[in-house]
Amino acid sequence: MQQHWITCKDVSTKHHPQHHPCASCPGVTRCLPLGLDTHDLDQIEGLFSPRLTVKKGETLYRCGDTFRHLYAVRQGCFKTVALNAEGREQIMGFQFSAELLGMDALVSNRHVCDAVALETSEVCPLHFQSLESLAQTAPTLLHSLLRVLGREIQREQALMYTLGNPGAEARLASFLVDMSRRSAMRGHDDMQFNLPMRRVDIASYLSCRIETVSRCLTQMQDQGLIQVRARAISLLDMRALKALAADISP
Amino acid sequence: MQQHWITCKDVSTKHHPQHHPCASCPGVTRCLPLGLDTHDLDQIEGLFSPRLTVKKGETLYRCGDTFRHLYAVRQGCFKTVALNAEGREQIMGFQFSAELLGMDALVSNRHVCDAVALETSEVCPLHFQSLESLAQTAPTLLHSLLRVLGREIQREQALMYTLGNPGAEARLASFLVDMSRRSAMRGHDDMQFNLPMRRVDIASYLSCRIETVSRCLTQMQDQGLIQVRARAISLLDMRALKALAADISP
DNA sequence: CGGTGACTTGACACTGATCAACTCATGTGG
DNA sequence: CCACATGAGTTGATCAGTGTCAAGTCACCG
Repeated sequence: MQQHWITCKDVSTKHHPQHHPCASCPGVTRCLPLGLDTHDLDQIEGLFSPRLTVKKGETLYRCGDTFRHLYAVRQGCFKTVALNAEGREQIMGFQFSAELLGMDALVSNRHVCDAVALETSEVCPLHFQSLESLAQTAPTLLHSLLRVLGREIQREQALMYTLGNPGAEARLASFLVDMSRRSAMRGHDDMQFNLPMRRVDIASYLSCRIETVSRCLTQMQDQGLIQVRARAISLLDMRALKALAADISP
Repeated sequence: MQQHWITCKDVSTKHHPQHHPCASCPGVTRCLPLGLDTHDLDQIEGLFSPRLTVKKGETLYRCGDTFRHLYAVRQGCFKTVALNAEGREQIMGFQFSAELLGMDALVSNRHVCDAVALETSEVCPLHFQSLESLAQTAPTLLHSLLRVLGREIQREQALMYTLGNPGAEARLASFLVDMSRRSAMRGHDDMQFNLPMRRVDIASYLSCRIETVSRCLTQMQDQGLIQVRARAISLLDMRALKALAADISP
């Protein structure tokens, strides 16, 4: 058994004594190990520190914290929030199960965002130095790691493209289509799902105000594109939403 | 001498017969090899295909092209442009000498942007598969590669934060401060430099219109923050500009 | 020179920000 | 159990910032 690098001091986190049978994890094919053979899988399981539970509203890491782990979301979801010296907050992304957190810190060795749990969540911490060492000897692991970083670059580029779209309605449509796609990725319904974040988080993410988000949702409902009941969303006309979104290819 | 993987068919590109003495390159400490020892440096030089020249206005690669190389800009500068099915163009970034191009394609193996030379430029193509293989055996090279990808992630996050700033003036100030910083990185003046891109490119990059860019520049000049003469910019009050920009830390 | 593209400036319209009032759900304590 | 406080969300009225359209200037190139 390998050493555990538990460093997270957040009072609300709880250590699970279990090991991490990635093979039995519901997200195994979508997380880092994508494309690894069973031998590699054995190795990567050794990298995981025991799982952490982060309660709703509490932080997994904070801006300025030393970077030691990447975190794979096993269950639940997070928002990442950047804030500057003047105190303006900006939501940088939402992370659901089988997605990775913490890649913002690769260069500076310090996190530049807060990661806040939107609901009580479980993460698998992945010691980055060990991952880097192991990537030296396991070609498929290196390849997976590069793909994961590449996916993050691609995600951010797609978001920049979306933010460049004038018109809040287009950006919101893009957001809903993205949420739908990721709901499907998790094996859930792609036409009907719950938004775990507050309206104000959506507004920050899309660079507009909460009132605009609210009005646009109402408007899209009046047009028969969606149905809104609090945080429960039904997509009624996916084709029209995608046309509104006008995203880049993927 | 290693094989050359010349695949770029752009009629305007020209192959240089020379090798690539990274050690003598003016950008050696800022490019990929950052932190490599001389032995690693010898190895990485073997990865570079002969340099390419791309004339002003022509493309290094196009959206949809198969991904084979990363490109280190040796001299000159580029813009990367994404466009969707409906034809909306969005400038995703500007790349100057000693910066890297092509990281958008890591996942899909296809470029999702056009890379267009803003002036006649020289790039060092870097065969990615070879780089990945070599990273298996050279720990410092792997580390550098991860840092480079991490820097791209960080760059995009900083841009997302900037785009979240309401007020075109703030975004433009942020842009100018960034241009200044990168001018200094290249060893040039940080208070006085030339913008190689058109106003319309700046506008797209900052998600506003060309008229807004023009008006904001005039306005900032009237306030004594900068001096504008066509594409030549002088920063007169860096402190005020940085305050306007209100960026995240780096 | 005349033509072209890059850029600037002005007038006006409209999206979305701001401020305020209101509903609704949730949780607390007497 | 109710009164109350709190936070999330919606809706309305108003206004500022920008987008849009149009005209004009400027610089460059054949």
